[in-house]
Amino acid sequence: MTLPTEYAEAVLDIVDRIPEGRVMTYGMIAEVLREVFGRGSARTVGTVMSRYGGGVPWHRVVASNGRLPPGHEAEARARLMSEDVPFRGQHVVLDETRWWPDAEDIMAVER
DNA sequence: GGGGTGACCCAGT
DNA sequence: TACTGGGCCACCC
Repeated sequence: MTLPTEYAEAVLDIVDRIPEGRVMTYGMIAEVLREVFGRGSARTVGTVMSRYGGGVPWHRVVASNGRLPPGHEAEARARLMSEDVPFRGQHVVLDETRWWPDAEDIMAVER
């Protein structure tokens, strides 16, 4: 599948590397992108996910407070719970599931 | 090339 | 806990 921009492709590349049972926030992804591209913001990552997130494990990307993507709460929650991601009410317990790509992953994204 | 649109974030109230 | 306002910036007309 061909993506419209290199930037969007990098976003999806990172999301695709999130392991089962772990999550990243939009803000964390934006930080990685700033390392790789020197640009990016949480807001933009959300926009990209909204448009092109269909082909990656989008449910492993949540807001900084653990909230799930608007309009997809039910499905995201079901998928995450099947991966044993802990919940506190309707939001993910980030302290126990936060994932950060290692150097190899980041270099692979840069490629 | 200018302006509107968000699956965000954070600090303040 | 819930709601604002300001900042943010790639994408799409």
